[in-house]
Amino acid sequence: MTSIKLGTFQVVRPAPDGLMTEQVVIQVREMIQQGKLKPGDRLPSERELAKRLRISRASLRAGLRFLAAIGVLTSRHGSGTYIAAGPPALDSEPLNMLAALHGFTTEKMFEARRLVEVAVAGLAAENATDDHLRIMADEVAETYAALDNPQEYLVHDFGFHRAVAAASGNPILATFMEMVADILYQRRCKTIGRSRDLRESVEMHRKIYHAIRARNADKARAAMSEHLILAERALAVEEAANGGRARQKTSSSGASSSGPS
Amino acid sequence: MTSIKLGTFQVVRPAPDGLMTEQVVIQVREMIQQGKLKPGDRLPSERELAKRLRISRASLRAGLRFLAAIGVLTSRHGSGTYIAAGPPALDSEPLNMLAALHGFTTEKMFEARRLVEVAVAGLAAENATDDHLRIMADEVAETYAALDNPQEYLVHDFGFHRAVAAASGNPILATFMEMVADILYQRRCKTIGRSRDLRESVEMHRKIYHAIRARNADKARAAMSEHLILAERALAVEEAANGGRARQKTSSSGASSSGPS
DNA sequence: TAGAGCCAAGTGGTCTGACCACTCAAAAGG
DNA sequence: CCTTTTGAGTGGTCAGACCACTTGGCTCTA
Repeated sequence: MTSIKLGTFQVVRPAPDGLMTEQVVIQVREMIQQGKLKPGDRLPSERELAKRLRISRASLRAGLRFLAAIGVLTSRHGSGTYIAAGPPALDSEPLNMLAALHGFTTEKMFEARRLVEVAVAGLAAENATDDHLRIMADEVAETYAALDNPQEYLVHDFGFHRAVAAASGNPILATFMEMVADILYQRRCKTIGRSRDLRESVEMHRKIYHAIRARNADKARAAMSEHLILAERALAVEEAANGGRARQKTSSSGASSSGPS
Repeated sequence: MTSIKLGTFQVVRPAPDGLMTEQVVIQVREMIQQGKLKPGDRLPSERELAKRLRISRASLRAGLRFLAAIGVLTSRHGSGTYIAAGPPALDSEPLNMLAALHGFTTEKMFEARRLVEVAVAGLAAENATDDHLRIMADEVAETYAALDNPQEYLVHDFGFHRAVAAASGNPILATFMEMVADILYQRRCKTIGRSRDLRESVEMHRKIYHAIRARNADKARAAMSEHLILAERALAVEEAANGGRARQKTSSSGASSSGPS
């Protein structure tokens, strides 16, 4: 590996080894690992960066696009390119696409989510801070308040699960859980027409919350497991109710947070 | 959503709603979901596709790059662009980058892997087919044979874990496990200098294999848990032994399967 | 002075058309 | 028949230009 030195974005090596676009990814990653770029930071403009890396703007954009695709960067038209801020998260689009390619069933997705999130709930009971508990309590309250508004209900339903994941203290597990849950919620958004059992679901959230607050990992796991089994059943029932009317499409463009570009 | 119709790659709608690059992603995804593109298939050439989608080749490439980044496509220089074949898999690069950005510790990664893979081992005991069992047995044998070759040892070590994941019957969990495990193996590749306990590790593989073959889920889970705890300890010891000599860098280019572009 | 509206510089997004590097199968050679 | 060569086709890169959008400072007004 011919050594690369960049003093304030200045690259020394004018000899590109492999693909140009790959170089961009490597350089940006190194900048991140060296602490020169932190979440929320703005990168130099494309024309500027292209000059400094001695490559064309097109190739630079190719590299940036790769980084944007995997969620490391977000480009804002007319403003600039920024390192992704906020909590660690992987875009659910890759998993979504994989599901389309290999025909993952909703059942398998729920199985995966259940196994992971049960473990997450256990960790949360052990590691949750007061802040985490407060956020969870807030989400439970908001969910109760949205019992007559399915769409908003779903938002806070998901919010609660994310809060539990965050409380687990393990960002990797939390990230994965959110990935799977996000897809499941996208699907449910289309089927949550006239669903009973909303109240039952949020009361299970309360039960989970109490178990976590009581630091009872076993109880938290059991409650989460029960909750997800019921949730899976609910989704199945709703999909069956909607019958062949609603499309099976997993897609729908603007659903997820960070789009393609 | 202005409806899109494509008869054999022929697009009707000449009015692009949002970003062009996003359109590419949507169109390709729809082709996949409609079964017009299957794993291994080759896409029309870029110049061709660009004409049919009524966009410039540059924009098309941007979209294809996004799909390549998330592992749906692979482009082969001089040959063509293909839908990713083989078993479902997510590139570990996104998680790798996320780790660099948010400073995921090896400990947290192992925790995540352990919780997931223990569940996977349990599922494998319930669902493994004879083929899966055979592959696992083969990997165990190969690992024994490579006891004096650390690098090859690692390959088959990983191979065994992948076989277990495949046997679980849940591709989502398997994919996630491979993602985390891949990063861990990348790190270990650099530290597995002179490590004892290689024999002990592979013998635990055998133990896990026997538990799965005996359809004993509890035993499989327990064995996997024990194995991973020991593996974590081994990695920690090796890293400590190498001290400040070996770089902490998570990078190293050609390690993973599918590179950036 | 405080506010609303305008405007220009800078940014990412797209287009064009050209060239390079590579692959692969068909054609030429042994 | 097998090997070698070659060329058409492919993805990768480049250059320069324009478009669409954001932003912050400016002017003009109340």
